Amino acid sequence: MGKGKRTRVTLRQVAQEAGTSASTASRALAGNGYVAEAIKARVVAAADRLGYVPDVSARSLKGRSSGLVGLVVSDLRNQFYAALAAGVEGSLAAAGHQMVLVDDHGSDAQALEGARAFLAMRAAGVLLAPVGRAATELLVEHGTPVVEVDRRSGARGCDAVTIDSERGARDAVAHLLELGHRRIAMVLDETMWDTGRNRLKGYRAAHRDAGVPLSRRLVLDLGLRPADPGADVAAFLDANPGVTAVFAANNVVAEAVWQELKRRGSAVPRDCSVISFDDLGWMRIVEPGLTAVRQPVYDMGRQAADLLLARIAGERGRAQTLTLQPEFVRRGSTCAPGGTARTAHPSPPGGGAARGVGSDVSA
Amino acid sequence: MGKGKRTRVTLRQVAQEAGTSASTASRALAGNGYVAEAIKARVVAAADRLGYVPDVSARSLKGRSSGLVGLVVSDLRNQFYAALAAGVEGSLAAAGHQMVLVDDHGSDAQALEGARAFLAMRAAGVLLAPVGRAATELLVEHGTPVVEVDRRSGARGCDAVTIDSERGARDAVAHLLELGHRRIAMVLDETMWDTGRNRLKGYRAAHRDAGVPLSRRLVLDLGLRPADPGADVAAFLDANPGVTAVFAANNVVAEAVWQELKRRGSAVPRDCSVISFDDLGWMRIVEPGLTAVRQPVYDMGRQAADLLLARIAGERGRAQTLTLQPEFVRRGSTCAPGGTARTAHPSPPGGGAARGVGSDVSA
DNA sequence: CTGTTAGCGCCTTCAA
DNA sequence: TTGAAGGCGCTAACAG
Repeated sequence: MGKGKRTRVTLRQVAQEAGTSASTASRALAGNGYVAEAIKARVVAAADRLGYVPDVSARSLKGRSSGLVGLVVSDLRNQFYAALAAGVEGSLAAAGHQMVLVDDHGSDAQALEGARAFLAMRAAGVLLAPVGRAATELLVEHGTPVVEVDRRSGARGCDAVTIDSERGARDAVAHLLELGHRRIAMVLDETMWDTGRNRLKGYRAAHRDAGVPLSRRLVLDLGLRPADPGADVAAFLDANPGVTAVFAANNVVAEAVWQELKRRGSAVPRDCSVISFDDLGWMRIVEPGLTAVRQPVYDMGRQAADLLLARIAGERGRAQTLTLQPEFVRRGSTCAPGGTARTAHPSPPGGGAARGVGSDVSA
Repeated sequence: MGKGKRTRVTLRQVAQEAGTSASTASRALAGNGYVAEAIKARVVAAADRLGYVPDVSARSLKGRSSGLVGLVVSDLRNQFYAALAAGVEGSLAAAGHQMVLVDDHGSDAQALEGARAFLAMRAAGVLLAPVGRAATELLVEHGTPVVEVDRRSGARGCDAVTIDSERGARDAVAHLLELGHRRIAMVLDETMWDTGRNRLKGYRAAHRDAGVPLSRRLVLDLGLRPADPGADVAAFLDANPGVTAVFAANNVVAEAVWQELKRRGSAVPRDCSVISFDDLGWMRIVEPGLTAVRQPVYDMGRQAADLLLARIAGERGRAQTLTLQPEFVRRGSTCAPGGTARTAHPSPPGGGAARGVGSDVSA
């Protein structure tokens, strides 16, 4: 530290400064092999004095990989993915790894580009919320450990951590059915990923369980990045005046639904009950609070990273899928149709009843 | 593509497959130097066939730096930082760079650790929301281009992109004063960074401008990561019953204030007006909508990244500070004290009056 | 315990 | 237009 340097300090220079050879200096700094205490101290002091920073490029050129771990998400501005990334980062940082973050904006091509970049940088491993199987397959083929998060692409040879979408959706819709709703709409923005598909499955399963007939008309798929989701929801509600409750498949959809209901002056839950899959901060803040299926997002990130770290550390064995259970949180946005026999408290401070907490492993 | 490979494909292997030398293959793939078209095609085909991926470690060992760019933020779960990161990523990805994201959790030590990691990976440049000057100084000293975002540490030798906190705060508080408020509280969670400090300055300046006396009692500093911000706000409000308006210094504080007001049954804005510095999605969703100082966060990330890219590309010249102007958005959470002469519409769909849009550069 | 030797994969002179 | 040679910074053998 002191004078600004133009040339990076190399190990050789440190060794010279300490009056020893490069290999000894290497051993002293890395802590491998035998080095006399005295020399070691001299080397460390010299490194310190010169502001030495080891070059990971050189290091990973020798060894196997850089310490970098890639993460691909579909929309960093979506709190869901931000929380996921935060969880991943926390776990990786604790293990001394760096996280390279790529936003694929839901595009298969961009995910693949990201994967290629990870390959090029010899990433130690990659976590991704898949948008297709190409990226995963490319990485696996090259021997890079991969853990899929949130969704599964169907590619083989990688671990995964997901949330039980079907169960979460089934519980939510069952709640509405129990309250007496018979015309329950489901709004989603994609069915090409297993998250959307499984939530739809859960919606259907709940109906079957209750012996309530299904109608295709009650399912609205906005598609990813709808131009004007509010308008689509509006048109849908106009076309289906009998709807007394809406199940929104994720936080983005939930926001669109909520805003449209507010815009048209519908009273929630009296005129229409609402449940969101995914529980964000604002859902606790609005009045009434939104009944929601909470996903342990941050934790999912952490656990996925841990799984990956284990693979990086050399753990063998079959690919595992960790399925996390969501938690049903009842707030004020759901009640019996027409507002009769309202059992929900307006907005309980603490949240609501927990259900299905925990997680289980399946091969 | 095809058979899973255990050993990474090297340039030499590609060359061999194409029946040429490594140097020629290098030129063919990199596009440097002269290569016969026929040979070039053969090499490209071979590379493709073998699934060749260049090794950036080797490449950056030769050259100067890896194509990696570091970003340090203080809390990825905070939507503000997530949006910032998204902006940065967008710009970097477009330029073919990868973003390495580090969350320092507001800790100087962790930021420094991140900086060291960036140095070790020979990052092409680094963007950071500084928590101290140590990280910036270390990087600058080693010749790594740095752009500070959102805040400035005071370290020299780096560019910066910030938002005019003082002006944003002054405008907001002036609005409250114009409405007739005289006991306006300001709640913040830090004054060690220039964001908090400057917002406080703006708060004071507005009072001075209006000739309204200031009282230290009206400023509540919760401190970063308060154990129970709600309780602190509650105690503060109890101790200052005369307060008719609250100016919250950022989205975290705004949420705490909002929740506490709701908890105690205060009617906003009749009993208490509220303004937030930083405009998040939920502030548009709640009833009434929150009057807010909107920051062009995503854009700040983009612009900061662009500035850094220019430096990486070799742009010389003095360090620049780009100051972005916030936009005052009036919604329903502000009115005259006591709810008299209420001029605000309950919750205008589009937002409110814009003010101070644009940006300017200063050396 | 320490120094010498030999590359990791790539790119960049330099000759041919 | 192409190939051979050398070296980026580091570390893992191998002597000494």
